[in-house]
Amino acid sequence: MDLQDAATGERRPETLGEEIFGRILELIYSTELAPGMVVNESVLATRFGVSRGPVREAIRRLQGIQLVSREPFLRARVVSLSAQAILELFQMREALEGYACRLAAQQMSEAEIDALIADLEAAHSGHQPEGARFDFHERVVRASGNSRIIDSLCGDLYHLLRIYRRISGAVPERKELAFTEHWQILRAIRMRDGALAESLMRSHVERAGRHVLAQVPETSSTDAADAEKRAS
Amino acid sequence: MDLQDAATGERRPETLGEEIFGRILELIYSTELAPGMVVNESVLATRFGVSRGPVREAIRRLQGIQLVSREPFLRARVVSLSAQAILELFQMREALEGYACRLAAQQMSEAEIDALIADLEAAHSGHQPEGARFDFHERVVRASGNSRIIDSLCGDLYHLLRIYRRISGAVPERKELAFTEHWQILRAIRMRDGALAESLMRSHVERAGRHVLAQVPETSSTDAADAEKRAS
DNA sequence: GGTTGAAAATGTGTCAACAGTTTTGAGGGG
DNA sequence: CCCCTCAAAACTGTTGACACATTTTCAACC
Repeated sequence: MDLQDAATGERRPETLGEEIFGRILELIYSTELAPGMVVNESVLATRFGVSRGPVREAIRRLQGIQLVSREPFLRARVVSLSAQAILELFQMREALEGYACRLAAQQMSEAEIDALIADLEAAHSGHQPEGARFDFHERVVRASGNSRIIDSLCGDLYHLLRIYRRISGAVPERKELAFTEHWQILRAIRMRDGALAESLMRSHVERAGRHVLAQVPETSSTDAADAEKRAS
Repeated sequence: MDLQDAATGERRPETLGEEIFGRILELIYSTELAPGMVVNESVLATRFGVSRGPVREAIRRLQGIQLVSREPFLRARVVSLSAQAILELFQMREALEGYACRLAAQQMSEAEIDALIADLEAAHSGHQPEGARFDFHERVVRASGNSRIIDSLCGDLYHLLRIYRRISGAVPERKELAFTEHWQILRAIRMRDGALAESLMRSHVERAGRHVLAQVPETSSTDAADAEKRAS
């Protein structure tokens, strides 16, 4: 039943609230808690064998990063993004990730750029170790050096994107196109052309957004009902 | 006092946690809880006449929007931004507010633009009603129509900026320069030149950031000691 | 038979007490 | 005089119980 212990992998006991936060996150990723479903404090508390306090804190944190929506006395629900919300999410990513790309073009060292190029080509050739998957976007964002932008993109927004990334997921021809675009961005970074790198990254993110939007037509209203039905 | 309370003026206390959140926010704004000071759950609980539960929730929310820093069993502290952190904060604002400005140039109606121009000039002439202060940046951001960017800029980041805005605050010649820049941005929006509007907004925010940075040389390390001393 | 109303059931908000951890400070040794 | 040790104090993390709000159920009534 408690098969998530391996996921944390940490020997050091943090607080229960933190652990429960991660556990609920796993439930959301695994769609056991699908968008639109209610998040019941008592049920989760008994399931995890803890009191309602830590569960409550975890839900508040999930609310903080906009993964669950909640109103004062109403039940909390996993967010179900409308098409408009997804569009806005990708717009924000465009703004932030584009700017991060510009910063990366200014601040990365030659060695870092070479290493990133090598990793990109290795991943494309299929030589990537399956354990640590290569994530081009995360690498670029972290290279920006702006920890606030890094936290925002790799933290809050990343969780939201991950829910809907599974939908687009493995589409072969899209993958090939993404590689080409990644390579163009890297070339701009190597040329230290921040404006071009930012522009290319924006176009790349916008294309990805349109791709996700095309595969998620109208799930916002139906999700709640479907989820509710499956729960019974 | 600014975002929600002033909107309706009379807001029934929804939950205690929400109210305590606002109360603590006021304490931080009034520098009674200055950057670097510890935020004690029990003390605040007895002060507000409630249990530790709501206070705890409020502090978690403050942690969520990065206004207090906290580690598992250590005491929570009001964040004390280093020069580097302030720089990163303004960079993120550059990215987001610039993009919002571009969106505004695409989406605002002619009437909205005219209204904003009128309000800007009225505020500059001193005809602004003191109750509802004119905030150019907030108006432009809200005109972008992207609720996620709006929430981020007018919510989380706004609270952080507000702590350090009081420092720069009322500098006459800066105010005149800001008006000129605001007016140039609006002209670009009216010409529907999104790229120019974004570029101008970025420069404007970057200038503001340098201005704040110049007035906050090295307070990050001293704040904690000063605050600690005043508390005794 | 459908609708309205109250009461039970479900679930969230709040509280006071207990457990575990970090910090403080006094006492003893080097 | 400084440093180390160790226990008490202070604080955070967690729990179970109680109070209040919302939703649902179900029976009386039109």
